[in-house]
Amino acid sequence: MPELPEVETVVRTLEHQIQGREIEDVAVRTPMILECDPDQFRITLIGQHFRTFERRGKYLLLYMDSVLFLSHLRMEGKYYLQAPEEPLDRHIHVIFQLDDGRQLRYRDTRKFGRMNLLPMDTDILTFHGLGPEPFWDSFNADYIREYCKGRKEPVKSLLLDQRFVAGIGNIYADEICFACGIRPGRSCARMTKKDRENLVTETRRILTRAIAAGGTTIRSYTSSLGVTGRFQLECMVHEQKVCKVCGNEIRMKWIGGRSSYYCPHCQH
DNA sequence: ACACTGACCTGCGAGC
DNA sequence: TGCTCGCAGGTCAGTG
Repeated sequence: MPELPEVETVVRTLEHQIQGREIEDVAVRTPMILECDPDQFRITLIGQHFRTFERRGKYLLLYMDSVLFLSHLRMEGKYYLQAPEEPLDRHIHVIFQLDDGRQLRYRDTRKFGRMNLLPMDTDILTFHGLGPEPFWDSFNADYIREYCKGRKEPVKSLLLDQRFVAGIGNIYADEICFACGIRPGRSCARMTKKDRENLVTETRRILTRAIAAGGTTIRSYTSSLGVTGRFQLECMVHEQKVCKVCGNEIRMKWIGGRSSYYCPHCQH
C-alpha cells in the first residue's frame, strides 16, 4: 500500500534506472488500468523519452518529451524492470519496451492502480484537488486551524483527506496520531494550537524517516524494482499488539471506514 | 457544505 | 479438504 514515502522511493528509483530511455512499444494487457483510450495511450508514448520524475501526493509524474505520464499505484501497483524473456504472469497489465532492451512492467494484483496521459503544462499544484504537500511551508498550524473551521471529522479522517494534505495513507495516519498523542477518533475541532503544531512537526518527521528507510513493507507489499522498505520495523501502533512506549495493549477501532490502531494510554 | 457509504478488485486467512 | 465470508485500502461517485 504505497503512501508518500513509497511513491517517493519508486520515483527516485525509476529516475535512476530509466531516465533518458525511449519507449519503443507499449503493450496494454488490461485496458481498465488506463483512464484514456489504450490505442491513443500506446501511440502517444511510442518514441517518447523519460525526462523528469516527480511526485505529487501519491501520484507519480513522469514527464516525457511532450506528454505527462501520470501513474497512481493505489494499493498494490508496482513497477519492475525485467528482460523480455522473463515470464509474464496474469497480474502484469502494462508493458513498456525500452530502447536498451529492458521492459518496464506494471504489475497490480487488484487492478486498482490507474494511468493517464495529461498535457505537459498540467497544473500539479491544484491537480485532482490535492492539498499541500506535507513539506510545503503552506502546510502549517494556521492552515490546519483554518481548514478545520466548521469541521468535526476525526483527526484520522483529516489526515487521510488528500484535499487537506497530500500523500498520507492509513499506516502513516495512525503513526502520526500516535506521535502526537492524539486518539485517531478525536474531532479535529478539539485540537489545541499545540496539537496543530505537533501535527505538522510529527507528520514531517515520520515521513522523512520513512523516506530515508525506503518506505514501508507490510503484509506482502514490497516496493517496486526489488527495493524492500524497512519502515515496518519502526511502526509504533499500526498492526501492533503492544505499545512500545507503555506496554499497554494496542486497540483497533473503525474510523471513517478504515482500521485505526491506537494506544489508549498514550493517546487522548 | 460536509459526512458517510459503497463500488472497484483480488488474495488470503479464519471459520465451518 | 473445500467452501464461504470478511478484510485489506485509495479514490470517487452517490446519497443523506
